[in-house]
Amino acid sequence: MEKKNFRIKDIAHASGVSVGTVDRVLHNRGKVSAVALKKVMEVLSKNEYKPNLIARLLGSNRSYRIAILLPDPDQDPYWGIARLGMFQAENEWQHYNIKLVTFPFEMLHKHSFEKAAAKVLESRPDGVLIAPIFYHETLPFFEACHQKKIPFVLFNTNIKESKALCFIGQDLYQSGRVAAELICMGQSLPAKFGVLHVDEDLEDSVHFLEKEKGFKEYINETFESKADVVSLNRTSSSDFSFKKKLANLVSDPHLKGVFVSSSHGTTTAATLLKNHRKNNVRLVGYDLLKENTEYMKDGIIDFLIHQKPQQQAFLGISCLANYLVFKKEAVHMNLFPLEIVTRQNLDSYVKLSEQKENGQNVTYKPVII
Amino acid sequence: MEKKNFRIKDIAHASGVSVGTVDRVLHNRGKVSAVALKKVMEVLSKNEYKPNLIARLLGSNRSYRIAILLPDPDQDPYWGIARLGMFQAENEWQHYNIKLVTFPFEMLHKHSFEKAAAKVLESRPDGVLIAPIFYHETLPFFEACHQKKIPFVLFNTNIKESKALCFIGQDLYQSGRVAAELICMGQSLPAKFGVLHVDEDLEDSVHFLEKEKGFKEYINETFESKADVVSLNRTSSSDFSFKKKLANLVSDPHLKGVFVSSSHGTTTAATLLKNHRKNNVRLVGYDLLKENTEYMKDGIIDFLIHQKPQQQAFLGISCLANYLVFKKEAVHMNLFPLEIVTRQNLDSYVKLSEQKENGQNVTYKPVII
DNA sequence: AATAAAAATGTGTGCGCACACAATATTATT
DNA sequence: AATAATATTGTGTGCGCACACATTTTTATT
Repeated sequence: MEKKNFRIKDIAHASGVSVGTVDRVLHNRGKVSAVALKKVMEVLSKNEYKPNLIARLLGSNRSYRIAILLPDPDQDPYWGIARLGMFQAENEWQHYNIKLVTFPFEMLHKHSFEKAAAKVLESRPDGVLIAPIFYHETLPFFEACHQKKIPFVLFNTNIKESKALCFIGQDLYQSGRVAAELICMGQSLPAKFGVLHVDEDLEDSVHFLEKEKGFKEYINETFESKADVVSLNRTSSSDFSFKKKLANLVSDPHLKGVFVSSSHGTTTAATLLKNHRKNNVRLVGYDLLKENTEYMKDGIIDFLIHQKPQQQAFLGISCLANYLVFKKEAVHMNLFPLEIVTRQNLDSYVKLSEQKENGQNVTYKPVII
Repeated sequence: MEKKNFRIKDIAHASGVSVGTVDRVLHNRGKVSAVALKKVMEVLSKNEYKPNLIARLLGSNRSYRIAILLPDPDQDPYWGIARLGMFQAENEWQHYNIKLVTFPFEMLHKHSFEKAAAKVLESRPDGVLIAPIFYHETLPFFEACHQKKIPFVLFNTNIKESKALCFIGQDLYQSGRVAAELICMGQSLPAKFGVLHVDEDLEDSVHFLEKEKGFKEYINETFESKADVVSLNRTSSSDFSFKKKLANLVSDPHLKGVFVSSSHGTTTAATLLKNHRKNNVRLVGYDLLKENTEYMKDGIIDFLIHQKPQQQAFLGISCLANYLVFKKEAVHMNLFPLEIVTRQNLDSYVKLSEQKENGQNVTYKPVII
């Protein structure tokens, strides 16, 4: 009735050897005679042995340090939310002795990144969670990690040749296509659309250009290249050339929609459009920042694509922790769905995150995304 | 540096008593002198003690049976997917000795439900996951559970007065509003919309009427009650009256969209609309059943609201397991976000579920939803 | 004051596994 | 054949907690 688990002890008993020998066979450490090996293997082939992870864990009482190499959350709320997810994960994994150490760097300065990366290596962590937003500067870091056998998880930006433990993020090209789909829905020619990049280092981070590519391609497919797509790039908050171009774009009577490529940029764009009193222009942006949800309720923002930074970060830490604690390999590509938020389903998202903030639903066991 | 966890042993040492006494204080069992109590409490107030759940678990080696009281998955793929999520959860929790026992009942027969419910009680489970689709028939079952102190989790349909451990589902009214929002987007008067209920027991399950209510209210708000909304209800696959009404509806040139209230109904409706060669009518339905995703790629279905049955079921089991194993109270209301699936983000959802099916990403630790 | 009863406290064991180390069996060397 | 060297196998311990049980201290009773 109550089928007890098949333990090492049972294997030993069944094959007429000691638990020590079974242990050696299971982990192939130490020497085992051919005879003993055969006996044990026979028993193993007849009974499924699932090691009791709880017990295994109790014995080895080591702790793990995970280094967090992400942009400074004070400079961009997106990263602030991500950080939240990490600390939630840390809390979940507390019994497994997972500690996080953060190494923030400045989003627009490669130098700052390089310094932080050096510090990470110096700290000799057991694992790293990294947002490799600067391609060239990150490669040597990966090299060093491989040499030191430090597993790392990529976050947000994928670098395929990095041989990371896994990548966690979204399909950026497809993300642009979703944005375009939403912006095109029910629209007709003549039409003009804007793509806005706000304070991004487009030179070095391909991230945003991928989104733009998907966006443009979908629009060209839909309107057979007859729609006009203009891409604007603000370099700083005092970028005059941008302001001029934007005013120009906004004054165009055929302007049907604007797509912003980042979460904080969405807030900026919403403010600008509101000031221009253009609320017949459809605005598509990213993430449920507080400001964005308010602009959505206001009717300024029409669609938000939810990147789920919090959940992504949580999963990132979980992947590393699983690997370190349970030696469990992660799925190499962990693409989050491109979730569409509108005025009508916004609350169902916001309320959810409020529940989580209360920390009540923190479980000791995993949930699929 | 390596701050070790503060254990019972440490408390005992710090307060100059034995671990036995500390144990008695912590669990207030047995007698403890006022002096000893005070000493221990003092130490406890100065140091945070977090019991090591791993160790606690290892000792007590009991197992738990969770009864699953859901509609027969063979009759509706929705429940099949839900079942999948449960078994995934069972797998995740295997080391904690959580066993599932299923008690399927027929969706349209109260009697079948009552019989299954009786069997559940007879089996004396440690917890129950239940879809209370028949309101009146479920109440006595809840009563019995309370008497026998069996915790239960509600699934899909909420019955507030049941005092369940928690409810897992979606806001159905709002779900209807989301459907309406999607169906209205870019549409103009004159307009007619259809609501389809396929093979549902509308008398007894309020479930679907809630969705209809939200749908209608949003449309009336948007078109100032000038749009026509027709509700059709198929009672069986050979319902002639329905066929006639549907033909009538579909032939209306002002028909702009159709909303179907269930996942399998969405497939049915898509087939019917395809046969009527009406693919200029916007179709909004539920869930990523294989047929539905194919109809979406075909261009027949325009939007799917993802109810995430698999994830809901997974969470349901997890809530019960957490409660049983760790004595952890669940969030009482667990509303899933109303996720919108379109042609452009469909793949990001489907690929994800494929990843999960491979079972690779099964973690030992939880992820927020 | 001696003993019994009750109260309070301390000790020991097992949960399943990993790993160190002790013990035994086998083979090599002189 | 005796000893050393090596190969193989078995035993013991700790991880942190819960719980059973043994021991000691205090209080009640005669």
